[in-house]
Amino acid sequence: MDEKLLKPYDPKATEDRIYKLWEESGFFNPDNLPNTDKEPFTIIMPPVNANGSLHAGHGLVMTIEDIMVRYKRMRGFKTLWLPGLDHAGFETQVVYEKKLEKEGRTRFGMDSKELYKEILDFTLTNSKNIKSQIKKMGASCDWSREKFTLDDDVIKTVYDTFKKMYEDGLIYRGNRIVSWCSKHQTSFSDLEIKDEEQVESLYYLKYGPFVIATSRPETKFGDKYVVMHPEDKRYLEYKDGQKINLEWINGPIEATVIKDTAIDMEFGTGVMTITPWHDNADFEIAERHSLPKEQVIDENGNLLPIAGEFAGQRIKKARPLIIEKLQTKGLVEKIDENYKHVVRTCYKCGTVIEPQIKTQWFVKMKPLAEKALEKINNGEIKYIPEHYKKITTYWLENIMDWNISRQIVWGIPIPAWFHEPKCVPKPGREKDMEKCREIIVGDKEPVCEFCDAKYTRDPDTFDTWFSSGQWPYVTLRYPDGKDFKIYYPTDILETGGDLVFFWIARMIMLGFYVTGKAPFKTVYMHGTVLDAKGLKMSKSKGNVIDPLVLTEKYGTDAFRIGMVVGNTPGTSLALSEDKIRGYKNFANKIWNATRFVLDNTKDLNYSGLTAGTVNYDEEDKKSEEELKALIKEITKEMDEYKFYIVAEKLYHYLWHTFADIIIERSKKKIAENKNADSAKALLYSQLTTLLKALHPFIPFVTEEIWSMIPEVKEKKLLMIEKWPL
RNA sequence: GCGCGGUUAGCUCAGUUGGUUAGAGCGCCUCUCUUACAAAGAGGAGGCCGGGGGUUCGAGACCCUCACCGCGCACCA
Repeated sequence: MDEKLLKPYDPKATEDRIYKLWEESGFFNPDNLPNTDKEPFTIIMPPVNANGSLHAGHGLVMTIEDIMVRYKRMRGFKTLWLPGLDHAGFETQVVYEKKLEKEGRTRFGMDSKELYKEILDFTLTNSKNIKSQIKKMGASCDWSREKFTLDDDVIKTVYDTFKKMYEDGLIYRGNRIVSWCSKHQTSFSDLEIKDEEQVESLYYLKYGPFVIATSRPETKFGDKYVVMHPEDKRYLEYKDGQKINLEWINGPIEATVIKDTAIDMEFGTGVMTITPWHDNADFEIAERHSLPKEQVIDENGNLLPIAGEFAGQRIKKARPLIIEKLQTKGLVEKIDENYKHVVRTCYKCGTVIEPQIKTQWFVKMKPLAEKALEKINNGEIKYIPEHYKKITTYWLENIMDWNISRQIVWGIPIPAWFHEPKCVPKPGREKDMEKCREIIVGDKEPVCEFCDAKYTRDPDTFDTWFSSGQWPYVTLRYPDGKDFKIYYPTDILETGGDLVFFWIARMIMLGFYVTGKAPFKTVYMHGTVLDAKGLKMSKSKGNVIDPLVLTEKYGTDAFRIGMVVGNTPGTSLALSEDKIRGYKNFANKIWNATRFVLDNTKDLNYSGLTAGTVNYDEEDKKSEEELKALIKEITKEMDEYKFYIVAEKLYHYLWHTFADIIIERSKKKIAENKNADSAKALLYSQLTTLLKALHPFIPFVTEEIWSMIPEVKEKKLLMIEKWPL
């Protein structure tokens, strides 16, 4: 018997060695698996942000996906789990900006190429770290197919998609209102905005004969349109288009009455003025009535010259001063200081979002969403848990166009060129001038055939989700790659519920658009990992649990099974150290049980066992049947992704049936030499069966034990043993 | 405001299409170092299944309603 068995199980001395064994076997790569003519099973790993360390959520991802993959591999599928790392555009840039801040530097004013290179170095250094951490979790993914979101072939496919969408009219360059963060100096899509409830003041201001209510007096300098509902009886005497002269913040102005049904008659006084440059709703009204739009606040959040004496001031500081001035002019009717409303903020820094009109790239989402809706509704893509389907379809039904330009350097540059200034044709070419294209999509610098002007490249980068949204077919090398033909559509997309719109819905839309097929058949959502008290982990609260600390302390197997037991899909999980500790004992329990079994089965007749000619006594026979029934049951549950229940059942069977009953019973039989052969055969048979069934959950300790079991047949790695059905 | 979850043992959670005395892990209590394992064994306590109403022979599960917790969405200035 292996001497290691005489001491308690030592994960530290085992895990790295076992992982290396797996890696060197080549079986992470499906091309090397036996019976490769089998049906494929594919999971694309959500690319891990290369800007930090593995957190508890990653620990859950790696555990669940590895369980899925190991199970399918043992069931004989041609199993591919394709790992990836994410440059994570804005996220990483924010992390790097904080680093710069600490060093007393700032990205503004830095040469963009220089900054890009710095962040790239930072990311590549981190990548190595992250990869070793993924390995630490036991992830049996195919490193030979690893992808990084900035790989050349990734960028090429993303460019092809962008071009195709542009040519299909699904991408347009629009001068529209976008959500702007004045700290990060970039625009966002709607998803990067976090709504926050705040209590502020609602100011009732006298605007000629009207009283308007506003929470943002600092935007009101240029307001020359006063809007009310056409059916509001209080204001019937005012006609659409009517001019009114009135005294405003910085002097007399001429205002125009506009009637629009967007006005809520219940709110405030039922009258408002509009600031189309800095408010979504106002923008819409201005568009409907073809009204001019004027910028009041610059990109840094300072007031522009239109604000007169307040020009150059930050809006926050200017607000009370403006109110003071209005008060002295007698233009303040009243102030409601307890006005509770929702403020849109930057999800990263909490800065209040300042809508701005900017020329950006937008994706026309309606057609894409309609296709996705059809496919999701007809069941082509299944959601686990199912209620995420409702959440998704609701979002898709109300989808807005997607701003995909970001004013940051860390990302994939947008392949577009602008003819600026406008074309001045060479002599003799004037009549062709209208053929000159102001915007050219492509990676190569274009030349204008009518004039000598050079095109300038769009300085912006893509929203990182525009490229991640193409991940399944990009990683499998659409359109001509061998892998694409074999492994696409993939089987399962496993990720956290927070990515349901950001990533999943977009992958579905882009997947159907580009490949005509679903990118995956099933979406499996795990819940958020919370701390032991059920609170969200955050650095500021100081309750962040590092999965690597737990694996170090209790072993990866204990961590993995602790993450899975009782953790139903979609439900958040309170991660407690006690639970993990409990499963450390479990790993050791198997270890010790193995010692007993091997100690007592030295003289076992293996050939009888493999041939199935063992004569079990009545109770042992019953036990064999019981385990068979259990395996059948859990196999069904594995296929239904009920890992939380399978893990618990196996735990329970091993501890309270195999150890407590079968082992105890066998002691007597062996000691008294009564039905000893039956008992020995049963011990051996049950242990090996349980090792196989437990392997997807606790791969390290089971593989280690497997290597110690003498067997007549030539032995392979447990990871490619046949599932014991 | 609309939508989606949740509320079961001290804690974290299971409980499949409604069907006997409601389960697990951890924690707690008592005893035991019995030759696989004290990281253990044997035994035990602990639950009007959030409140109220209804459907049913029968409800933790189904329907209505209320309360509380969590999350998401929204252009009410």
